[in-house]
Amino acid sequence: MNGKKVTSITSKHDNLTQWYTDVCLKAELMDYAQAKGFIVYRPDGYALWEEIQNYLNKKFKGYGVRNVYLPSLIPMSLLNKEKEHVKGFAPECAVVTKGGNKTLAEEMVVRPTSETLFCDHFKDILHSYNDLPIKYNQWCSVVRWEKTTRPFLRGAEFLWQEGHTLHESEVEAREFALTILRTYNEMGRDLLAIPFVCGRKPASERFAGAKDTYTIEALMPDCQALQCGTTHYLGTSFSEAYNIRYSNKENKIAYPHYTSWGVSTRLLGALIMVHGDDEGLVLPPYIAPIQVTIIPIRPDADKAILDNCKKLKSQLEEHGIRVTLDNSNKTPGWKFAQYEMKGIPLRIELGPKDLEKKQFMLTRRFDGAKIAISLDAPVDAVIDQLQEIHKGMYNKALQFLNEHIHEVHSFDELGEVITKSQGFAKIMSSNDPEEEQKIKEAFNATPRVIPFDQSPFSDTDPITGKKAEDVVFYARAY
RNA sequence: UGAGGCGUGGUGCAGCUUGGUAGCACGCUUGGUUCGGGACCAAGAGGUCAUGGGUUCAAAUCCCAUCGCUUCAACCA
Repeated sequence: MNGKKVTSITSKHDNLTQWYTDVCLKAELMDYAQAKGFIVYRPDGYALWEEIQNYLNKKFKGYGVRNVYLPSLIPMSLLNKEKEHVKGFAPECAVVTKGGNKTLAEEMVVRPTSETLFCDHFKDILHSYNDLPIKYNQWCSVVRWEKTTRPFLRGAEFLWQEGHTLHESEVEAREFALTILRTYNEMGRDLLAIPFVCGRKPASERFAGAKDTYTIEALMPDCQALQCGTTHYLGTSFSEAYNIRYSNKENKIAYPHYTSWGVSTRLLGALIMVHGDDEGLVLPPYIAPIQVTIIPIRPDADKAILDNCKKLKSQLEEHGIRVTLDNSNKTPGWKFAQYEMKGIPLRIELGPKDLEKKQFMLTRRFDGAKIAISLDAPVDAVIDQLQEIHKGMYNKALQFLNEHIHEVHSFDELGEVITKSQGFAKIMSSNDPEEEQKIKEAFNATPRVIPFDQSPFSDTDPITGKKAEDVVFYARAY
């Protein structure tokens, strides 16, 4: 330490917002672009998105979902057909009014979501019940003209996947929307090491035009909730509005049941927030594009040092572990700090002292633990450590979540949880719109989720005095 | 949309009050010495000071306008 740090970041505890921005920039995940609200996804950031894509593509294909790509522009008249939907999205649409230097006869909207385009296509390709179900997904970007933007968490343009499916029955459609939600939840558990609260959205928070919206909600370190993914059962209203019809088994005209679902690069925001620390990014092992970095110490002292590093690298690679070897002439200290900033889960050091003992040093980014490993059997040790770290990170996040869910029995108790940033306030609710409004005005909190795991603890809503319908989680949200 | 902060080599900043034609640190390049927690020496490259207009013999500096970025509050993945 001599005050010549290449980079330095704000403390996470002192100022979460500044810390977050610092990490995004300095871990080289993104950069700001010229246009307001737009960002450059840099290789280390995009690689995280690619890991998410790999994970989900595999799962989706297992469900018979096929990838497609539809245009990025939507004619205004097409968007306007489903009135609830357009009402929800119109305020944040970017609109193209000119083509070349000619004013367009009809304005085009840059897609904020693609239900309308899918509908327009579905009406052409669906004829018979034999064509169902139709399960499509597209990886693309969407544009929403946000006023206030933050890297990954809220941008004018973001990357996502949007799935669109048609089914014969409501039961099948809802089932499928829930299957996808479960898949998102498992991705949190197995890839991102982020625990989610799974459930339904209350009516006021549903997707524009949806009959039901299912959600995965995460809790950030400042105790604000972050909606990380949603799946929607849209009923037949889109089918009817866009005239998607087919002949059923009885040779009658029928409208298919529609689902749509998506996760976005916002997940990267969650990943950074949940796991990061004052040294920078901390990546869970299975999403980390680089899982292990090998740093030779004094490679000039003995040729065997570098040879062993190279051997180690290929041994690990043979077992599918993602490894880099940094033999640049930066000093070890610089490399340590750099790879900590970038969140790489494991660091291997190998120098003269290790060579003597036929070992190498393994350091865990997650908790700083340092272990000496024999050069005779490196692979199992590394695999074990990756697994250990993943478990450790998930459990830590889970513990944080569980410690920040508070059962409340009155308006004031709810307010206390919210205003003191204690997390989710769990209340027995009658789902009354006026009650929601009152809470929102008083505490700036909204009902985030009606969890699937209900376990009611009272029969009445303590605020309205009416019969309680659901356990509802309130929180402030991003 | 409301309130603040900021625009000067790649990055972070100083210079502006009191106008005289741009400087520091880090980074980058080359060579050498180094290497177990952000190394050092030497020599280099790199900026029409966000944009437009105005005042002036002279503007990074003063005046007007515009644009952008960013932070905090209200809405959406």
